[in-house]
Amino acid sequence: MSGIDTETPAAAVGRRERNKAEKLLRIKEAAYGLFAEKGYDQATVRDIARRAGVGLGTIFTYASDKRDLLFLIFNDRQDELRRLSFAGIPEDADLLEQLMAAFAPFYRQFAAEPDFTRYLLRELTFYTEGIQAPRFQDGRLSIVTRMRELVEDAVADGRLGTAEDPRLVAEMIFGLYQSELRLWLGGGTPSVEDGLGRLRRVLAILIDGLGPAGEDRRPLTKK
Amino acid sequence: MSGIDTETPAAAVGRRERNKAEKLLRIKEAAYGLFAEKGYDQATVRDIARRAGVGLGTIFTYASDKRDLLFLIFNDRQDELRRLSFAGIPEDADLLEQLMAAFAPFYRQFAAEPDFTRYLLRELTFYTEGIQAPRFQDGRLSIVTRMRELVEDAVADGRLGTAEDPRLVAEMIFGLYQSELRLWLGGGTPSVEDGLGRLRRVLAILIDGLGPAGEDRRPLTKK
DNA sequence: GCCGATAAATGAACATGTTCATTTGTCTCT
DNA sequence: AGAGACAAATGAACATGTTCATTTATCGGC
Repeated sequence: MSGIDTETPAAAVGRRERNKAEKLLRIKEAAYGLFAEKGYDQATVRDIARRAGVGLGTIFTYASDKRDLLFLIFNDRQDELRRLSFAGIPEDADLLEQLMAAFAPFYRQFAAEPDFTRYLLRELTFYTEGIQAPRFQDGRLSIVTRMRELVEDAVADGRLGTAEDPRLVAEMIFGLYQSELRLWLGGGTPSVEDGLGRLRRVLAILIDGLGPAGEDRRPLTKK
Repeated sequence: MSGIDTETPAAAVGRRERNKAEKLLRIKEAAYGLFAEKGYDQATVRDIARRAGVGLGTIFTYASDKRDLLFLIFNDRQDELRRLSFAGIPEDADLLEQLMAAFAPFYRQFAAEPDFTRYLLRELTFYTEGIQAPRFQDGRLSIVTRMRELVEDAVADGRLGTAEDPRLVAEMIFGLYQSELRLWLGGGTPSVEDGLGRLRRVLAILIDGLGPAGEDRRPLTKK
């Protein structure tokens, strides 16, 4: 064939790049489909390669291992999800309302595919290697950073009175969120309403504290 | 051989039971040794079987899968560790001091074998099947229950003024502990002092709360 | 002490993640 | 257009967790 291919914008980039992009897309779609249909453990890499129409070894030029396929898929929607989350945070509300607005989109997304999320959380613990690892670190980091900013802002304009390290507080918030997520997904079919209800109570307790008895709420603890 | 074996107390039980107990012990020792030497992923089940002096298939009559070996080992020391932890909780101290006393033995133990603990935490997430699973559920449950009792006692004798569900508070404490553990073990070589220091700050914040600005510490949140 | 029944042990066979030497395709320079 | 250089694709080969039909050991009853 000597046909000139200038009709698509994608033709601007070389054939090599385009092929790579197409293959990556096919692999991601095949992997997501099979993970959803059969579960992470049941879906074999050979299945995924066959459905994607590539050789077995090709998979491992796009993902460092099977686990990485999970992250490859998740990163795409996680970017979008983070954008949605951050965009939904109200400017002038209580910290609690801001946090709830930030976490709600995650709960909604996770409730739609609980199995997938369970695999993800399982494989995510102590994951530090692989092609996708840096983006993941970035993801977690950017959420914790956003939480820290919310705390800092709340302290700055007087809605919150803590003198604690905002970074530490942000990590507590994220830790409680993750812990709640695990409990929520640990049971049967998780309901968004129940999950967010519990998260709200937990975050409210964090903000209010447990406090000493009686009317005089002096800090119990020494600095 | 027609020798009569009545010298050991163990001879009271049948040969079958004794053989099983001995093999289980050998398997646990071999598995622990190899996990410690080569790491969980590197140690193969064949290695373990060889060192324990049993056939490959035999391993799987004592553990439902490789992961179960990890729990088999951990359960033994976890029982002892829980006893140590609970025994060390001072009767009449602040809740914070009680919690710190309860968690300290765990940190000390985990710092002694960080790799092993990392594997454990990694494999533990959403683990609901296998021979050892029920004991694990019991373990987590009994720790959370003890935390709940501590909270209830503190409220009952006026050291703490919260009206929140003690069970929920106990789960928050445990969640923060787990989150801290993950951060602590996530870095390089974890120091007990640093880990416990951060945990203390985190639990202090939980007890004090973040609170509104100024002197009047009224709850920000509605019930 | 012998015998059927039952539990335990075993390793060959299998399934599947991963590696890597080889092949195939694309690009660049002339 | 052709050649050489480089990147990408590939599947056979390997490593290792797991299953299971077969073999071996132990038990209770006679």
